Amino acid sequence: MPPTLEEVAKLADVSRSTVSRVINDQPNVRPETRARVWQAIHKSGYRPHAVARSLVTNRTQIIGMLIPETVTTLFADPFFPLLLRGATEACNNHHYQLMLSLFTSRSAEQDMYQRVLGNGYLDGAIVASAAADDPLIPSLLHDRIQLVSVGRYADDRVPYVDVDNVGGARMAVEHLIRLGHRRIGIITGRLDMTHGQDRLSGYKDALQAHHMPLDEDLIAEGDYSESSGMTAMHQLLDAAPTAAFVCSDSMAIGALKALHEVGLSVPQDMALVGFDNVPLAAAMQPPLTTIRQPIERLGALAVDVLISMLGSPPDASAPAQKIVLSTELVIRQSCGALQGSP
Amino acid sequence: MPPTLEEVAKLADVSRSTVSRVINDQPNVRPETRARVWQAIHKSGYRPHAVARSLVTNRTQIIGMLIPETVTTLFADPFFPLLLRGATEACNNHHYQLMLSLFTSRSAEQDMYQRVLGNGYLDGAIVASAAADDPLIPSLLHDRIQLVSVGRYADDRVPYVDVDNVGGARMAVEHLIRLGHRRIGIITGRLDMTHGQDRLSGYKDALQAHHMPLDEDLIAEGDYSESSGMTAMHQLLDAAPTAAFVCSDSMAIGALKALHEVGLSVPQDMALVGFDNVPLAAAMQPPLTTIRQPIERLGALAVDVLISMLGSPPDASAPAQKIVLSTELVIRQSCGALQGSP
DNA sequence: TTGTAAGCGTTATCAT
DNA sequence: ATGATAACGCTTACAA
Repeated sequence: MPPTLEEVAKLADVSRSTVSRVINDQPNVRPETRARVWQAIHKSGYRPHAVARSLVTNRTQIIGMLIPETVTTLFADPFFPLLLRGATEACNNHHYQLMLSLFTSRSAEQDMYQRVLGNGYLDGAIVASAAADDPLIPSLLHDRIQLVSVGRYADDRVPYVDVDNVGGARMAVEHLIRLGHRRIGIITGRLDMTHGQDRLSGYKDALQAHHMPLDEDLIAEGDYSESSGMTAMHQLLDAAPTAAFVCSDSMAIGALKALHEVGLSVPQDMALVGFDNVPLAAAMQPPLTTIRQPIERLGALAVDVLISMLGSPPDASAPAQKIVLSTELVIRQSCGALQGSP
Repeated sequence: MPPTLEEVAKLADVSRSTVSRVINDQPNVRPETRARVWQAIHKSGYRPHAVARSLVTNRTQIIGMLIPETVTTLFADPFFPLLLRGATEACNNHHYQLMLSLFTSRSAEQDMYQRVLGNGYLDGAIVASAAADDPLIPSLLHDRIQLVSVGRYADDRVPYVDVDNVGGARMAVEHLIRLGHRRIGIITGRLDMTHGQDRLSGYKDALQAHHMPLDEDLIAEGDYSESSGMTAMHQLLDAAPTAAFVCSDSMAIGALKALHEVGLSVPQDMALVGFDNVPLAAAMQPPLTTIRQPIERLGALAVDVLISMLGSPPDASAPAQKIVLSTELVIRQSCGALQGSP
């Protein structure tokens, strides 16, 4: 049995309250007493019991990372690992803990929700990559659980952190335009997720800004998976583009395979730009031009924002915080800009 | 304020105890009463307060996943994501939660330890990939915290789950031997980690089993990183091997680059076998022959073992459980076995 | 400055 | 079968 406050108190010959004050660095304790108490604490090896403390303070110092993992592919690329890394790092800094919840099905999600949300174990939650029709965020909102979404979320009450998908996509497409392309296709991501929608918007923005027509035949829908990239590229070929912006690197790999199949080469016959900058992108043949996102910072930021919210009253009618991090174009060989380079 | 037991009791016109019995599915409640209580529970939207419950049961249903992440590269490959996936999945099944702790430095580790271990928030812990000299496991042992190590651990009191690194390595090397190679080099992993040691053992075992001499010049030490693979391959070339077993796919990529640098081609001039089967392995040129490990199952198993331990008294003098999962050889082009294939 | 005592929301023991 | 009541280990008025 680990020592309790009571025992430390006895050891230092003071009351529980005094020990509590010392442990919590509160004022109004005579330095001499304080010293004596610290001695007793060390001697006994006392560690405050977090659960007991939580019961009275109504705070656990734990935040949940909720990941509705409907898309399995999302875990194959390094998005979540990096997000988790950033988030845990930030948690460490704030002396919070991170509770990880993945659910592969709606029923598992319900299950989880019942078990960990609204039962007092979490001070708040971060929701990563929820589809627009996922009931998770509405539920959290309804139960008044503090949350931050990773990825733009349409409901105005929901604070979020996101990367600039629109800007990134636009950058990618404008790069292709700059290289002289006039028929530029797009293989979109999942259009039921905001990042999928936003990247498509960026594509349209770029075309519009350069007074280029929007041809629906140049738009093929994918779901981020390699195989969907392959299918979409085959579809796109009918519209004879000279370049394509592919909304994820995984899909770009699929697209590349599709091109190989029909004997087209990159970037000569078709220029390609991806999105994500996964490690594989640099190792491909040809290396993939793509958009880099600051995912680790995104995870850390989500935690920072959430914790800052926990500090102030939840019902502040101030608008929800929205933070967007900028992305970066990484130029490699697949777009044809560096054809001379190795 | 969410409703408490007391309020539900009032609503159902029974005592707290009865409601508690109903919520916990205990016997000795008249069916009629039970029904009435359930009604009150639903009507009030009552959810048991996990923290209060934990205070008295002394169990949180939370287990910690502790990852001393000294090697940053470990997070770039999909080892941890898959491990986490398996672990969370198992947690879901057992109605446990997973608390994730990564620490990038010893001091962060200490910090974390003070904050989350031995303060009652964790029922047990899973330690992933601790270096042999990491103080984490000894500390846990000292504090009598139930733990399972992911990866073999020398101390006999520590239960672990692991993949068969020795067997996998042996399989890899024997495959090369079978293909006719007689001078086979090895690029090892970190030799301060058991998986690094074990893969080296497997290499030696294979040579011995085939009565082949052990040449120290054919052993180059790496640290799993791509760059170390490159360096190690350059070093190995002095000993003129015709094949090499590389203890991680990342290093195999580095090794491949090194070979390209000096104008050697794979598998013609040098056969290569990796370890891990990361997604990149299949996409390389040539595709990498490698050893597949069941990482997701490993994570799930760690949770299963830990939770089974939590059920029975901790001081059982029974030997610690040790489970080793077998690995699998994935044959692709880099070893030369499939030179005819595309 | 320090101590006393009343909770926090459960479970568990013991009567009834 | 059900209800009082005492823990669990802590924080926090309020008193002294």
